[in-house]
Amino acid sequence: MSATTENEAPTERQQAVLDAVLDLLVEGGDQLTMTAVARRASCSKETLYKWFGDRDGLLAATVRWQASKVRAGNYDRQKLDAEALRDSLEAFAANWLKVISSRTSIALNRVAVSHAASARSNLGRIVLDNGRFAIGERLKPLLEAGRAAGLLAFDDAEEAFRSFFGLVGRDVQIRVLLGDPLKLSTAAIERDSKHAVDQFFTLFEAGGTRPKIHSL
Amino acid sequence: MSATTENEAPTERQQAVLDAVLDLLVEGGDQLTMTAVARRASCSKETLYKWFGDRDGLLAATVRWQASKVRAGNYDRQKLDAEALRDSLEAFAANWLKVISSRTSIALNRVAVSHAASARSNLGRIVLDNGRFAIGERLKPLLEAGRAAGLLAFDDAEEAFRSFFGLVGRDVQIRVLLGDPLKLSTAAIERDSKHAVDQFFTLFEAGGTRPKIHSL
DNA sequence: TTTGAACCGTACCGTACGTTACGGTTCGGC
DNA sequence: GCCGAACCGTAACGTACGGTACGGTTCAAA
Repeated sequence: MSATTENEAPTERQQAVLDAVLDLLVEGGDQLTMTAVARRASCSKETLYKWFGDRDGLLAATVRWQASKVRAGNYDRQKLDAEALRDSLEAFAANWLKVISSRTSIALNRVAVSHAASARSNLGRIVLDNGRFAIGERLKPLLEAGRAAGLLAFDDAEEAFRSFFGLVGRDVQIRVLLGDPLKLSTAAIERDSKHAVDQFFTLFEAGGTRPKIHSL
Repeated sequence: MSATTENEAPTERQQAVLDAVLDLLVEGGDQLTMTAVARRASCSKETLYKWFGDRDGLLAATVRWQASKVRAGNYDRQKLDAEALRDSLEAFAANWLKVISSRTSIALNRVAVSHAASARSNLGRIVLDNGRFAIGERLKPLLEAGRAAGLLAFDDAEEAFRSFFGLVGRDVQIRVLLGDPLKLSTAAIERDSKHAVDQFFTLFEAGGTRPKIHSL
């Protein structure tokens, strides 16, 4: 038995299995049966149970595997001027929008939400820790650096981040989770990210000389 | 057969059945079996199928029933000064936060998200239409009245509403859907609503003389 | 009083799926 | 070459649940 505890990294063969799970999940959440996974990954069900314990263990390993693929670099740079801060925030926003609107993320969030309804597994917490809270922990140091550099003004980095989160995500995540055929092109993500960062600066820029921005 | 088409209102007996569904749903999403509903509502399964067609029909009727209970009044008033606009926006925000953090709404959104994964029913669309889009259609007239009264400045009411939606909801909905034990007291909802409306005015107030607000 | 529609409770059926068991194959170590 | 571990493919098991059938009861209309 391996890959069931959250610390062990899956072997290459196990990664192939987890990618098969992701494929099936994207193709339709209800197609994810153990038999289908075994067939798609060309492995036996016995092996699945040996490696992952049970169905929930397989799902948890899949979530962690996807999270490890999506983790982007930390945007810590030496000189932080207004331009660099804006670029980093826009990069954060664009990356986040790209992730939450991807078919893989939608499928994983759906199964995690489903499991959260019956508290028999901790999939929801895993997704939260690798999504919402992970990006929070990566973004807050940047916000605090911006404050230290005299570019931003706020009392609580957590609250500032939550505002940023809301300005960027808006209604996107709930809409895609509920099946709204919302398509976010790369250009739209770029534009929405800039817009959100503009709004964020309007709310939190230190000094307050920047004119307000209303339209796209 | 009745209550299956979206226009017929459920009879009193049927409402009792739908309330039983809501109860079971809140107690744990996986407990919602047709047998459990029949037992809880003291009715026969045959009646359930006669009234609602199948399991999905029962769920759809439940969503519509809950939506009909939650619909609040429209905030259209004659004289719209800055104070009235602010009050109305805060009332909208507080009501929305209260709804999305309620156990009933969480449970219903979870089953709708689950169903959206396998496109065999339109629960997701029903929830979107009665939630996200319903509040949008109710709020946009208020925003446009505010603009007509010279209190707000924006190009697109839909975009302004989406910003409002993000500032109010932030990370609340995804967190509760994923099982985060986030508790929103009435006082917290009140405070967060005021804060969100403050931020909204900072972004969209016409004229722009208001000082920016950073802290809680 | 009769009758029939509506409904309750329960037994029943078919199926899907998680889980286990097992025979056969591959392959690295001795 | 031999052994055992790991693994594949498939069959089998148990159960949960959606959906149906049916006998018994209530009750209102004729």
